[in-house]
Amino acid sequence: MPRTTRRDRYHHGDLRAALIDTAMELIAEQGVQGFSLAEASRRLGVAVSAPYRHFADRDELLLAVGVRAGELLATTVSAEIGGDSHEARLVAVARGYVRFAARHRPLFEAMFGTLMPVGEPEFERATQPVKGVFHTAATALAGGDPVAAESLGLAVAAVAHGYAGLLHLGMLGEGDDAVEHAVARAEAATRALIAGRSALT
Amino acid sequence: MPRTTRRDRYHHGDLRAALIDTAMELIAEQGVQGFSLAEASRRLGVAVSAPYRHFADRDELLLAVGVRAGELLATTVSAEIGGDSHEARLVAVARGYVRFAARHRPLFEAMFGTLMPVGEPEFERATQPVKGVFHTAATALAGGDPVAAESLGLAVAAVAHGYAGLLHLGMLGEGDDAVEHAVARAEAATRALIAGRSALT
DNA sequence: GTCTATAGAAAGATAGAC
DNA sequence: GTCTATCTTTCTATAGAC
Repeated sequence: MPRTTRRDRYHHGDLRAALIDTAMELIAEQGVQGFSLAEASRRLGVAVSAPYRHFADRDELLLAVGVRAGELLATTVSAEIGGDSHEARLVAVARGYVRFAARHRPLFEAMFGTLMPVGEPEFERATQPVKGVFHTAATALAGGDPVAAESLGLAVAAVAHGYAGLLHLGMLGEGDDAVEHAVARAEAATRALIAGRSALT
Repeated sequence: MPRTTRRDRYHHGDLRAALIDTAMELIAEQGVQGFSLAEASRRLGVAVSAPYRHFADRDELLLAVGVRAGELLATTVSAEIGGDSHEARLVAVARGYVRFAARHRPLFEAMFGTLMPVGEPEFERATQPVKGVFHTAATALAGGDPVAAESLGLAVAAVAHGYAGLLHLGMLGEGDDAVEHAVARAEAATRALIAGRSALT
């Protein structure tokens, strides 16, 4: 049956999308270091030259992965937002961010590590959704003051990003306990920032 | 004159130390990616096999760099601590940390990036001095309460580390303005944490 | 759009001489 | 402790056929 969709190895279809998926798999399994165009091609059963029809070079594929990772991070965090107060929802964003960093550590590190083309404006496409989540939650809390909202959103993002980093550095211990600890610490620090937010502006 | 110390290319002496220095130079110039045992050997004018007499492998040299970087970070931040109140000194630690991250970006990224052997206990030797600086300043502020001191020190470290990360991601702009912005934001957030620190415990 | 084939480069690590 | 020499592996990227 020629028309059946065979996903044994993949063959003809949307190679571009398949490469992004495979790159994310490889990164999840072995970290960014363990990813290469050659390995991704091998896993998909295509020639190592095939990706060059869709991406100018390795970095361009990596950037595409970053964009997808940013969307995934933003939607994942958004989906976990809950609570009946503005404060509760901003806290939930911080919690969700740290949790995502823990659950998708290699992808998180790929996105915020040294390998993304930070200078290039294309990279903004990747980070914009994430910034939006913090900004939206902070704006709701800060009422009508856009300056206060900006400061608060950034501070909470820094705290969440910072605890994610400390967690990955093993400074909060290892294993599931460390994750819960990091999440709880990020929550507490977010509450402290909110309580002391008059010092932010 | 055979006994003159020639530093043209280096020859015989403390190769171990020279390798660490050269590795830090290479990292400063080209980032961690641009560092290799081969390149370091080349620059010192020794054979590529020479380093293996002093380090089991590449990672072991990188770890030694991490230890040195940790000491440098801790002493640099310590030297910048000033102010006549406990609060001012804790704030100065946060400022100094972000400033160091900006000034020694490649080294900072090498130390806290994906390449250090985080799992291994040896890595603690590298991070311990840095943790100590935050902990000492927080303890002075928290008075006799060790739990509060621990929480506060960690939160300020997370904020500083977080702003350093956001700065490197270009989320605070580019250039010297961005650095000053990051430092100022880290200071403000630290003050907010201190003001709202009752929420931390 | 994908394949074969290949050029070209670089690195990690080891064996054995001195 | 350092050197020469070499093995082995892996990757990026391109040229040209189908």
